[in-house]
Amino acid sequence: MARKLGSHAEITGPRIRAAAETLFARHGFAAVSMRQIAGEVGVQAGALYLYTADKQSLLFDLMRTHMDEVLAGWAQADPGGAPLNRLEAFCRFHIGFHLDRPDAVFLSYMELRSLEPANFTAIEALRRDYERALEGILREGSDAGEFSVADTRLASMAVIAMLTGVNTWYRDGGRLSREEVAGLYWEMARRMVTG
Amino acid sequence: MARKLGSHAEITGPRIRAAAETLFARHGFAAVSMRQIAGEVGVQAGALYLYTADKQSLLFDLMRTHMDEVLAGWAQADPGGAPLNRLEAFCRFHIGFHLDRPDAVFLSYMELRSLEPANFTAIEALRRDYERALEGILREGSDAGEFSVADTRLASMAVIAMLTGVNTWYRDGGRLSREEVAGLYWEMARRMVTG
DNA sequence: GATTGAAATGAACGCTTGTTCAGATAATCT
DNA sequence: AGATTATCTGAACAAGCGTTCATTTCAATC
Repeated sequence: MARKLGSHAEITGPRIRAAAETLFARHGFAAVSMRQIAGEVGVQAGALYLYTADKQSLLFDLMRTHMDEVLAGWAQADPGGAPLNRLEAFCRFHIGFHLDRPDAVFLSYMELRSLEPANFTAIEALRRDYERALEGILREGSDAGEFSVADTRLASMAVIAMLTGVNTWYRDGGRLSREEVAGLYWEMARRMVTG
Repeated sequence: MARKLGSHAEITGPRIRAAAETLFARHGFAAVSMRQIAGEVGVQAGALYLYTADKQSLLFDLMRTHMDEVLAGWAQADPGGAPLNRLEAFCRFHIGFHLDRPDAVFLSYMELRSLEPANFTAIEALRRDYERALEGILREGSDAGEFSVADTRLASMAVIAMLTGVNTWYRDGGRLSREEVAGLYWEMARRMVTG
């Protein structure tokens, strides 16, 4: 049930989440204080508690929102059809989506350990759903005889790790464009799953 | 220049580093207090400062030691010879070495942001050396016409990310043994770099 | 212009932080 | 045994932590 909102609330809430996401990603959850986040928004620390129950909930909200967006994003980008086409779409989607959200990605991979057990379980389940989306493609292609993968679970983990790794080194304005990078990674993924 | 050491020192120093490595990896650098580390060792917080200048130096020591060991480990494991043999050795070495040191690996990948600028630069340089070791193999194989890689730098980043990803899901006693996992990953890496 | 109620303040709470250091302890050396 | 020196304790320091709450601010409504 939504709290009643005045004129500022619709602005301040998102600004808090944006500041928290940036600071948590840059310095780590434990290293960032509520006062720092408030300072970034231009508000006193006490005001944050009009928008979040506590610091832990702020982190969990960011991570759950991110995972929901990843899943919704792929659901929309999935072209269906031939496994090889779907795999190409997955590679291009994953790289593009993740390069658009470096802070959220970093946060969601790095701060799992900062989540309370119940929250950890929830995020882990969403991540697993995403991994299974890729594994489904590999299995489909494998069953159809179009792919040659010895172990679909292992191959899906390998492909996701490879694709996510782009975030650690890619910088806009560098040697290669996003499209070039996505194309080269798709080619490597294609080789991995075809004889 | 080494400090003179009494009979306890040779024991307590390593115990502090071991406790710090475990705790930093599990909870994050900022989330772990000097008192927690001391408690794990069975000593008061003040005693830690006989072995480390400060908390930051403790982290840096752990990360530099790990990176030194990675580089020394590969220097020893590198068989030389044919690029394809060297690549197989690299894949098997990387997975085995990293699975033996999950805490040090996690720490060295996750806590770069907790390093002061000068320390960050030093660790980053060591990591870059390791990446270049792999890139050298890919370039050698590419020049010899045995590999087909469009971009050796990008391919080396992709292979390393893929291999390192094993640490996020592998558990001893699971469905696959370390050797099986290493073999399957090597096969995927082989496909990535050969037509 | 008065009333309302959400939004934000700013001080306070008890607690923890990294680090220092005078003093106690214990092992080694002469 | 006495002197020396490495090792460790335990208290203290100033600063910062997450969170709460009575009070103030201020824009929208009547």
